[in-house]
Amino acid sequence: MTAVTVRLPDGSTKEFEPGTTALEFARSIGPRLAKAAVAATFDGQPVDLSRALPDGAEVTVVTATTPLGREVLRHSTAHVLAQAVLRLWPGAHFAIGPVIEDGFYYDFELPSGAHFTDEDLERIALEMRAIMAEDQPFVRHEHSIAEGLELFGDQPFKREIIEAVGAGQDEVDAVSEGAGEHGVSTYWNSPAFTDLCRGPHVPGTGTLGHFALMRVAGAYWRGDEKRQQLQRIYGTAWESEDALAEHLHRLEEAEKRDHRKLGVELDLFSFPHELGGGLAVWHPKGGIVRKLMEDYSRQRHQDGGYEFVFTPHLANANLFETSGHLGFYKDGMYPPMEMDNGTYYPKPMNCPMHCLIFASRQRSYRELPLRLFELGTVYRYERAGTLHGMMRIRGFTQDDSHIYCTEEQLGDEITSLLDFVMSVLRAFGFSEFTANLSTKDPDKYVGSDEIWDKATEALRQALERHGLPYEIKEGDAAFYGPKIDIDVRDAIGRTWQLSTIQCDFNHPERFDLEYVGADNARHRPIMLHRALFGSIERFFAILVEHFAGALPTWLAPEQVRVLGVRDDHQGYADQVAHDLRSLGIRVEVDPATEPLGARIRKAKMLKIPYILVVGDDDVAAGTVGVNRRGSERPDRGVPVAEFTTALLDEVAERTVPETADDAVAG
RNA sequence: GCCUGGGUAGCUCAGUCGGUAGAGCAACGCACUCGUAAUGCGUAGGUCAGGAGUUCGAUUCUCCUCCCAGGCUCCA
Repeated sequence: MTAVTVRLPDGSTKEFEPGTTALEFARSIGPRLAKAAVAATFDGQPVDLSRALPDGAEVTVVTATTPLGREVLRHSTAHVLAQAVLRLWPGAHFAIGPVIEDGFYYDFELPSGAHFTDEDLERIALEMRAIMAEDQPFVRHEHSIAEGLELFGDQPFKREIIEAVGAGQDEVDAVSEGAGEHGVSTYWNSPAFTDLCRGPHVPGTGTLGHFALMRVAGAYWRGDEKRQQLQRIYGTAWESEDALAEHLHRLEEAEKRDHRKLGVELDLFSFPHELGGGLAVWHPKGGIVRKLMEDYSRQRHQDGGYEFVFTPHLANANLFETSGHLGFYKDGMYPPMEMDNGTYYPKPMNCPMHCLIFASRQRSYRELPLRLFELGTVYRYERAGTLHGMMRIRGFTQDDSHIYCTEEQLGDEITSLLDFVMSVLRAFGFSEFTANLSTKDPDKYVGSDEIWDKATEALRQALERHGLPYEIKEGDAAFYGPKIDIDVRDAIGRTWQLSTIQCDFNHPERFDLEYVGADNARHRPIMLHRALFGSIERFFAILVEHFAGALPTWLAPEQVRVLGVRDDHQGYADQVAHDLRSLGIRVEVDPATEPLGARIRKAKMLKIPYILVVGDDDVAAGTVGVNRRGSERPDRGVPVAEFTTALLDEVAERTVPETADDAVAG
């Protein structure tokens, strides 16, 4: 037989005897590479290390520290999890076990409807370690579909996956699970355990070990609420004990930023039981932040040519019949109230009422675009299990704007809207944005194809002009028009969907909105929905988490705290505070009833941007000691005027602090 | 809504194999008067989420309800 020739990533070629495996290939490059290898790729396709090199392919070795390598580790660990569960619960059925961000899960159905408990996790982890100690090989086999069905005769979920392919259904899941049109692939670990899988896997279970089982959860089979609920176990796995520890540490850090925790610690808001689920009260410290957010928002809207409107919290059912909300979203609305002259609902959206304002008199093209803005509080019945602090709540306030414009104005209006939205988000400290453009669902839409195309193109151009990276989500638009959603990236890399700009061809129709054009004829306006923060509550929560509670000075509930070193500095401390307060600074004085160190600590824990310490030297010289949030050491002897000027400047500029952990940890 | 785990002082938690509870921090009072992340002593604070049942007796066991956490589903 002739030798096989493969290409290396650096472009060079190498010859091997036929049948040489990827692992032997790695060894030929270096023993350390071979040791670190968990899989390989042939022409970009991930494969097991035991695969023979194909002639002419480009071959790379996948190590555990790469994203693909971690996927292999996690996927292999998921198999061991399944094996352990099947050992501990004979007769259990196993479903799917994919890799997810930072980990994996596996879904099971336990015999006689049993459920996993938290204690079970420990037993399962122990069993997994035993399997890893046995260093079982992952041996790949290929079967026909019929053989696959036979092999998994007592595993209904595996059979369903295979049958889905056999029936010619387009099943992305099935492919990643190892079932394809040409047959199925399996991995055999031991006589007692074979799993359906595409692979690749590490050579043996002994390669694994740096994992943790995180939690148990219920999950619907195929993600379908109407189908049976399976028992899911989430886990994470890494290439080393250090990497695992780091991951767990990152989770802890994220927990410290949790707005619900910080909401209590910083006295921002609460969810009193007496109020009911999903309903919040804002405490004074959260309240001032909200007021500042709203003040800024109102100012920007005023500057941006918006007009302010106000609408009630309730409306007659007829209004929501007209708008279509009762038809489409009744389940998400609060139940109705019967009153003497009709049925009333708490409003789930502001748009119907804004349409009434538009329709209140005859409109001229000269008035367009008409931009209506309201901080409108809405109520939505969110299902109990979906509530999440301020992020997902039943009563919340939208910074809601509806813009009525002509078809010709659509392009410019969308572009300026996008400018406006991003500029406001930047002021709150976000700098990384991505967008999604959702296009027509061909099976469900209203309006002409022509207007859809035109609007979609206007949205796309606005994104292009802005240089905003975006993805197109085909068919993801609501039935009434295409939309842009804007995601921001926060300080620890999470993305949040915030703003949305939606075209609406339906509401103007339903409310029979018209304007008189320059041609003296009546025309239908186009309506744009635009939420910027989305929900004030949710945006506030995201801000708190983004800054880990250390809000920028302009937003901080308490901007400055003045501490006298001794009692007899109280007069001077009061004077400094009084002067700052008269300039609009939010400042408090903490009297010397406790040692200075204790009072510093208290102020630091509240993440107050500036702590001013004043003692004998300061009284004599008219200075303050400035202890700035995030700085290593205090700055002694700063003239009051100097501090004040810099502070006022920082507030006026809305300077955003560094959000890295080390900057806000203090 | 579904699955798992929870609910004990304002917060974080311990405890009660069934005999109505405890710590640290916070709060309040007194003393201390201090130069950059915890001064000392004392006081007060609980329908042990709510309701029903079993029991001589329930915070503890059982059931129901509410709420919270993590998921699933949903999110105009």
